Amino acid sequence: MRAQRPNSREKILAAAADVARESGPGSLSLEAVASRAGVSKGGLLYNFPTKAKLMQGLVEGYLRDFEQALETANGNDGGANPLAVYIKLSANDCEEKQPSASWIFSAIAEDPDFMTPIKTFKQQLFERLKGETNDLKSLLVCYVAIEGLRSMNLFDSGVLSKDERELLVASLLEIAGSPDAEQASGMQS
Amino acid sequence: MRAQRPNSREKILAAAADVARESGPGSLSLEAVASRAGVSKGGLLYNFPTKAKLMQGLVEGYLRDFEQALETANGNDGGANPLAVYIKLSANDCEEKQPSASWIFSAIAEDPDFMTPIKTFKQQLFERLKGETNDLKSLLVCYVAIEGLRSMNLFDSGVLSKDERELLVASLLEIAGSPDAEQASGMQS
DNA sequence: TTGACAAGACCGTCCAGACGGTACAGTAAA
DNA sequence: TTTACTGTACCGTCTGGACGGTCTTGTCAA
Repeated sequence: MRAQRPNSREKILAAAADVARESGPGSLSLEAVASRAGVSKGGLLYNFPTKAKLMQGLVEGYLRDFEQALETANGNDGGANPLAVYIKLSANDCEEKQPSASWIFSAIAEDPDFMTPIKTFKQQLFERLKGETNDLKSLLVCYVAIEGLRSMNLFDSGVLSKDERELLVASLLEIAGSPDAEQASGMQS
Repeated sequence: MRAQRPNSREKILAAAADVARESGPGSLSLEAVASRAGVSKGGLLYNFPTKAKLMQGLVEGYLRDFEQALETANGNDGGANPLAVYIKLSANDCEEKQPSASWIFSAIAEDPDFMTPIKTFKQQLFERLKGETNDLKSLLVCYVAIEGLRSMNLFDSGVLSKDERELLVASLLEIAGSPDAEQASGMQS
């Protein structure tokens, strides 16, 4: 890969996310993104030759960031319960006021296939958690609950108060950590 | 032949849902819906004067059906645990192969405000469940988990196998069904 | 019973505008 | 000179929506 100015790419990606969040997922036009990023339409098309590539960039950046955050969180927590780490990380993500990934709706509207990388990522994550958690029931409940929390954040549904969210996370951590002794290295698949 | 006066509306609504599911949420055009419903574009515009009205019809129908299903389910179950009833009902919904409400993405793309009726509905539902459930922790976990299940169904993510789904639902019912057990320790076997 | 007529339900066509994308000439820095 | 853009002009396609016309049904006077 050539050494390019990463500045524009990132700015464009951020601008796209902003536009999607503020103007609605259906109003994500190239012109809007370009103007928001402080870049001409030609410049945008220079970085992302097509709208699909823009979306792909959004997805890849999201996945990259997520994976990285998860890795460092796991590293910081030593060999502790990976499910608990995932719960905490996700809860933190959902604590943000702005739905961080509402551009996803734009991507889906553009082409549902943009979801496949995210789907496989989640699948792998779930499989990994299955290998690292000894109680399937707890894992299922926690994983799906986190998925629910993420979805509620994405849809910006304000059903849960802050207290309730905290109580929920505490309960989930309890569920994740309660079965017998938490052992980090159980069976691997 | 009788003029299928109210019939057309339903047919159009169903066609819209089908088109959204099959052609992708971004390809929900009036022409596609009309042809799918076996109706001309003019006929469609007669029933729904604008695309926004179509979406509104979709939302209202969805909410109406949901409410009705919940009511009858609650009626059939006597005065039993409403949370358990909600869990069962939602699990059944998610058992369907086709994401029943993928038109939601179309609606969001069109205008995010279409979500507000759904949001307030969910809010009311949650408040009602809060009033009818004595253990807030169990309610939180179950409600969010169901939300997660719904979201996974909506995004058509095939992470959970059928067995896992069933195990999950059983676990949730277990959590929901301990009416007097305070301090959510109901997860252990 | 019949014929006229109004209203409702639906069809087919047309159009302005927006959008994604292309082409290309210019430019400033490294 | 090359790289990395900017800016403008433009094209083809698609879409929502308007509009006028058509067919069907119900009503009612004669």
